[in-house]
Amino acid sequence: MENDNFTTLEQGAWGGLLGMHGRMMRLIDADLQAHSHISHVEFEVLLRLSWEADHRLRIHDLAARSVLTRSGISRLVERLEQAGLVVREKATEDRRGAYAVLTKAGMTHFEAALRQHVAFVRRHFLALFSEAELEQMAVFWQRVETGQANLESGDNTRPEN
Amino acid sequence: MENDNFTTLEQGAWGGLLGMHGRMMRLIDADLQAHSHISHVEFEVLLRLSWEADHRLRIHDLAARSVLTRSGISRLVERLEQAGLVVREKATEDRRGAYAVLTKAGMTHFEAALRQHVAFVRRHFLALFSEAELEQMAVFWQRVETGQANLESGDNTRPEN
DNA sequence: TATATGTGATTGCGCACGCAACAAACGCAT
DNA sequence: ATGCGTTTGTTGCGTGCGCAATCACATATA
Repeated sequence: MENDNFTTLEQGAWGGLLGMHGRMMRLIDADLQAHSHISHVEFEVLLRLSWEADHRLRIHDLAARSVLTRSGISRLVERLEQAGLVVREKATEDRRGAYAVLTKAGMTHFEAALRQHVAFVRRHFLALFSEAELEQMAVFWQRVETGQANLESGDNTRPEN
Repeated sequence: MENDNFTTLEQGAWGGLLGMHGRMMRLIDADLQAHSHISHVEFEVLLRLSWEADHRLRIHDLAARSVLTRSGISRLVERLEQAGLVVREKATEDRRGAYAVLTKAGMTHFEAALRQHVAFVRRHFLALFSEAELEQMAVFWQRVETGQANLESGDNTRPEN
């Protein structure tokens, strides 16, 4: 009755993914903490801010793109503010809102963190794959995001749940 | 100077992986909570126990295979014990140690959770890929685990950090 | 045997986070 | 303008977890 459990193949793909992700996260957190004294989520927030032309983003937008909720982002921004990496600014066009804005010091700190982080991820993950393989991976994740199965993959019970 | 940042390709592969993993985790946690009233880590611990012939495992071994530390596992097992799904038993061969042992009720509860969970992961992830693709994924994660790069993938700076 | 050093599990403390309640402000209808 | 539902950010409370100290026991060395 192996219909009730993962097959070996599924174990390799899904279980392997979970295990690999867990190990990578531990490594990355440790590296980020050691070199830049920030967590992975904090790094990601700085990354999103650096992507903006004016280096500013609403708390709500940060939450929408991150793994955290608004309350989490609110407190995270508070920490970054205490560290001097960002400042809060009230939005003038919508007086409920607040922006998180990268400071000069924050940008400098982030750029160093980014260099180290990119090198780290390349060394421990990206360097292990060819360009074609990376391309294929991107296609995989895209497929999960859209929920669209590949061509003819047999038993596609339609997602209803 | 895109040497300092991820390329579009790397973004697709690595960033896509992170995003996909985050979304899947949220979905799985919600599903597991709704149907079985347990978290994903708790489920994983029950899974490891169910794999053992005698349905028992040392706290230390559970911690080694899970994402949690010993203290985390210790408290998690305490919760599962309060829920009646496992019991603690002191090890006789090493009187420092303690086993977590699946109860009958725990096994029953877990089997139902497993069926639901497997179906859920199949529907939202595994069903989107062909067998060959799942096979390849497994190979990918294996590669990351061993740190061995693929054949000729160019700029392999050796992991020293 | 006596002592030192190491290991397994638990626990006090602190931290990051989600949930839900809240206040402020928005937008829309009347 | 007034009222009402909605949205934004913050905050009190509870929870799950890591770190490090601790206890009980094991193993090694003398």
